Amino acid sequence: MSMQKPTGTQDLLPGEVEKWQLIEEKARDVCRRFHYKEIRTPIFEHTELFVRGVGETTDIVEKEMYTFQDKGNRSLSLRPEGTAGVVRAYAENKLYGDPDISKLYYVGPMFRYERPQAGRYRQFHQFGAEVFGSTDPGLDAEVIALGYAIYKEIGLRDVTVEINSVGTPEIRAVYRTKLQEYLKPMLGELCRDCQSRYERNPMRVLDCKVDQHRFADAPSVIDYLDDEAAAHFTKVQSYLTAMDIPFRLNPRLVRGLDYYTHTAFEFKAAGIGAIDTIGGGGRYNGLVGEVGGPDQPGVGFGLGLERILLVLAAQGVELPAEPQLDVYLIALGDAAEAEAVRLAYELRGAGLKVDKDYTGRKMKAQMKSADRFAARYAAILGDDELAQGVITVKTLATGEQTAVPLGELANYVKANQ
RNA sequence: GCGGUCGUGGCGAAGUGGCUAACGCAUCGGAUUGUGGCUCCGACAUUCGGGGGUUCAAUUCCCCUCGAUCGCCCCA
Repeated sequence: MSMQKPTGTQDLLPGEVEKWQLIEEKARDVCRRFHYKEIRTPIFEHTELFVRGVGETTDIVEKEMYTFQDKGNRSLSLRPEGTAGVVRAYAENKLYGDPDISKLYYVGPMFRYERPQAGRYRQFHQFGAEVFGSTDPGLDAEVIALGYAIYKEIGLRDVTVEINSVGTPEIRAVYRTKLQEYLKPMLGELCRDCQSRYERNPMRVLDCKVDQHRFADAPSVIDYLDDEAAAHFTKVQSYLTAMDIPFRLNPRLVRGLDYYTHTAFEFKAAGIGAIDTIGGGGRYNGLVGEVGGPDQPGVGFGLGLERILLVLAAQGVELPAEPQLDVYLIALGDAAEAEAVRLAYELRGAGLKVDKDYTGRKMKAQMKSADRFAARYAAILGDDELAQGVITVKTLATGEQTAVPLGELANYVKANQ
């Protein structure tokens, strides 16, 4: 094997890429209805943006970034997630000057250096949305509803929403201390991962697959929320209920990015091996300020496109197949070939899906191609037809055949849709 | 970063320390002078991811390497 794609990347070939187009189309359509506008930001940014935005101690920044020096000795990184870049663009372009709040969406590749497995790649794709300029809990709910609506529009079944409130940084600091106090006595008995998580991110210990059963009486962040945070969280839930979006409270839900405040949520679905998260997000009221912008609140999510595709496949959801060819031109002889090249162009100009043979094979082989392409018509052009100014049109489904004047072919095909 | 499994033609998939590496699908050619889908006949891997080693002899055994895949950590 001479050249291979880098580990964790994929070639999306014809046949597969149509599914991506469809998913993106549907997601865009839902965003349009929710009045979100697309934003496109660079695929690489200054490394510092992610360090400050995503969090210095997160796994993403500590060990998963594709970081490189450019020729001007700047440290740049391929974006490992979408929010930081959008936040930067929002601040840099002073979108906060807009009298209305900014409702944005994006789609594109993200990069993380990790060992690939089912549903996880080094280059993967996210569809995300971010809203800036309001702390209204109605927006938290709208953003969750948007993600949920996208999954539904695409045809995913059994998507569940899990939500939690991680409060404010101050609340989290208090909670973190309480949690460590709670865990300390049993620290020696916990698994090795949990022992390291105890210092790094004690909230994650509660999520441990090995020791989870021990923490039934662990303190919950929700109990430490102040009145304002609690009220916010309550409202988010009541809005979701009003919209009839099924959600589950998960007081142990922790996200891997540092910037979340108040609402954190994940979309889950089965069917990707050991992984069940297909999207996640939350509110990030301090992030815009963190990357140098004004103190503007935000809330958003990211959906994993690969994971959507995987769950769709697991659920046996069939996406519409590629439409067939209208006409496949079969030319016999040099004169016919010349006319067929011209005719194909003419028919395409008339809006028809047309192709012809370019391998110079015999008629039988060309007919086989027409059949493989599921063409509605095979149009045969040889010396006889050329002499009479007609073309033999065969309806492949029925085998019927008729001579049509060359200039009438486009109309004939259109009239018999 | 760590661990399991795997790597044979365009695809799927047998196989054995030793003569010409099954089979299925696809493809191409023929039966059919200019007509597809069905049928029949024929063709299609000097080679078994790459490198090294053991051996008289390796696709088959060993080592390394690259890749795929699944899992851990973490996450989309």
